[in-house]
Parts: sequence; structure tokens; C-alpha cells
Amino acid sequence: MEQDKQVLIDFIKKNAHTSDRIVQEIVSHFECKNIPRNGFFLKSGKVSNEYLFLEEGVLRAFTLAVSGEEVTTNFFTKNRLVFEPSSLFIRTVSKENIQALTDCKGFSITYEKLNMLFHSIPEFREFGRAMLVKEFAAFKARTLSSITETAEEQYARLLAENPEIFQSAQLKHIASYLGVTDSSLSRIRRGFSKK
Amino acid sequence: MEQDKQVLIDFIKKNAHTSDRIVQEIVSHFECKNIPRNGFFLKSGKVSNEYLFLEEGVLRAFTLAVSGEEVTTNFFTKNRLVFEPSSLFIRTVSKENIQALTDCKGFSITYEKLNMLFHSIPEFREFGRAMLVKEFAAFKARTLSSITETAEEQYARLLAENPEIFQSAQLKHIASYLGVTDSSLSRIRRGFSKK
DNA sequence: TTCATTTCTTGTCTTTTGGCAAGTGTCCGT
DNA sequence: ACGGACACTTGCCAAAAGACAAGAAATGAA
Repeated sequence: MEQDKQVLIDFIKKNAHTSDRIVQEIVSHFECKNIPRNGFFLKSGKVSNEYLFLEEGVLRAFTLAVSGEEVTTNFFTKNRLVFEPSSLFIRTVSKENIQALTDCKGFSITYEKLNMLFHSIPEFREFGRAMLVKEFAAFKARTLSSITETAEEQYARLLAENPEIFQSAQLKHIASYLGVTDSSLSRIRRGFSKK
Repeated sequence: MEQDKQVLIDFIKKNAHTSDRIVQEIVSHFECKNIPRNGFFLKSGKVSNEYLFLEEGVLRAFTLAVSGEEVTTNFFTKNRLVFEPSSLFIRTVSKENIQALTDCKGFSITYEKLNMLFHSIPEFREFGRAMLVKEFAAFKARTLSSITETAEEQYARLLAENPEIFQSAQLKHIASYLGVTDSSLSRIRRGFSKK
């Protein structure tokens, strides 16, 4: 029985400039993927083997700092791709975990099939490169804002741009993403870092 | 007259698994590129059009924060590639500047030729993807350390891993790279943040 | 509903960092 | 050698953030 892949089809159409027939061929290799809340899309120590389009839900990427606490490195929200480039594409052991904060559903494809499509469909290869570069650029932009903006400004922007994260992530998850402690973030929230 | 491209040849051989003949074909499209100290490899507002292998010298990438001051986002040292992925590959206007801190020499290829080689030589395409992913992974690793490590530890690691940067970069360049002010970095250097 | 666990807030205090600004040092050109 | 521009250091004080701990609020299970 076939799932409704319309959202995935629209996403690929928008980002790969190719015919409807080829888009159909591409999406036919994606499989429905559900991850329950708290389930893992990727565990550190494993080699990532999946490329996921997230149709619904929120995920969080994190790594363990030397001190032992979790540091959130990314959030993933609906209608975007979820993958860990270095582990997936260089086939190395991942340092990151990617965990579902809510029940998630989407469509995934294995590394092997993804590569097969990259080889056989040049437009999809371009799509893959564009998505990789887009992730890279987004990551750079965020890093830059972590240097130039205060935690307060970053919080405000995250809230404006990705409000759905705040429905599912804990305060400490967001705090470590912004590089502050959870008590500091709690104060920032209340609007008075000042006494 | 031909320049000595041996270092470039070795770099590509090490990172692209292909025949000597194809490596020769690839490097034949690279041209000698010299950038004098303080010259720009890329200026913000322009679309990047070059992919550079740096044989000798040090470059610095930076952007202007809203407050107006320069924030160093990267350093490039010899025997690695220099490029700005989002501007080069998505053909967007760059927010970053890449400027030579010392006289630099290397070999560059235009976007157009690079793309042509990516299309005609699958192994070089793989090389390109691997380099992109490698840059991405390195960038992520650095960002992570900026959250989990103190400025002091980051400074120590930068000094251990890229001592050549300290020969050519100013204190304020390194300070903004580490996300601290130059006076703080000066204190860190002396080893007494403590009174 | 009630209890227990977890999450979040808040107060106090300490440490770190930033913002000046003055002082020292270094490099260049004349 | 002199002056000037620039880079770096340092002191002082203020602002920001962290550590720790107590308490409030929310969540979930029985």
C-alpha cells in the first residue's frame, strides 16, 4: 500500500528542476519512515545510512561534551531534509545523535539507493549538491549569529523563525543550542538578565 | 611556460582515487594564482567564481557584523582548498570576504571549468563532494568546540594545530574567530584571566 | 485525584568577560 | 634618528553569565 508522497514530490519539484516523470522515479525509491517520540534517527558510534525527508515532527541533533552534558547542535523541523553529511557521505562513525522530540513521519532512502540515483539522474545529483550546500550555508549563518548576536537576540530569532521547536524541546535543549545554561536562558525569557 | 604543479597533483592523487592520466587532465585546467598580502580572493557583494588550491600562504575569511566590526569566520593555510561553498555553488552574492594575510600562491580553476570537469570526470566529482563534506565536517567540529571549550582551550588548540596562523594574523583577527575581544585574548595569552 | 518525578524559575554569590582608556612596544617612512 | 600610526597589553570598573540551591510549576502514573 502506497503512502501519500505528495509533500515529498512538491519538495523535490521545487528544488530539482526536472520532469514530473523523473520526480516520480526518484520518490519511488523513498520509503515511509516513522520515528516515535524519543526514538533515534541516528546514534553516535554508528555510521549513518539514511537520508530523510521530514514531513511531520521535530528532531534534535546533539553530541556529548567532554564534561558529559548534551550539547544540542541542530533542530530539524518539518518539510526539510535530515541527514548528517560527514557520517552519511564519508561513511564515518557519527559523533552526533539525532533524536525525535515528537512522533515523526517522513520518507527515507538508504545511502546505497541515494547514490544509485545520484549516479543515474544528473538533476537529482544537482539537487543533492544544492541541499548539501544549503545546509552548509545555513549552518554557517547560524554560527555567525552565535558570535555576533547575544543569546537574547538568538533566542528571539529562533522563536520567530522556528516556533514549533518551542512546543517540543526542553529549555535545556535550547539553552545548549544557544551556548548558555538553562538558568540563564530562563532569565532571558523573563526579559530581565538585569537585576 | 608551465608552473610546477606537483603539490597540486599530490593533493588530488591523495583525495581522488583515479589514474595518473586523469589527474594530469584535471590539473591542466588549473592556473597559477598569486595573491599579494592584503589582496582579496573574494569580496563580499560579489559572486565567487574560483576554487583555489593554496600552495603557500595564509588567508582569512571574515564578515562584517551589524555593529560594523569584522568577524573572522575562517583561516586557510597551505595545502588545502579555499572556496566559499554557498557563493560558488549556489551562485549567490557572498557575505564573506577572503583576504590574504601573507603573499599567497596556488592554483585556481573557474566555476565554469570546475563544473565541466565535475560533469566529465566522475572521480573528480566525488573528489568535489568529498572536499565539500570535509569542509562542512571541519566547520561543524570547530563550532562544537566553540560551545564546549573555553576561549583558552580553543586558543591552545588553534596554536597547536595551526601555528602558522600566528605568524601572520593579528590578535584581533584571532580574537573575533574565537568569539572574544582582543583584550580578553591578550589576557588569556598571558595566562592570567585570574587576577 | 494524588503523589512523585521532572522541568523550569528564581535568589544569592562568584567568576568571567567587556568597555573604556592609558601606557608600552613595534614597524615604517621621511 | 624622529614622528606617527598601528598593534598589543594592562588596569579599573561595570555588565553578563555561571554555579548552586531552593522552591514553584508541570507532567505522568497509579
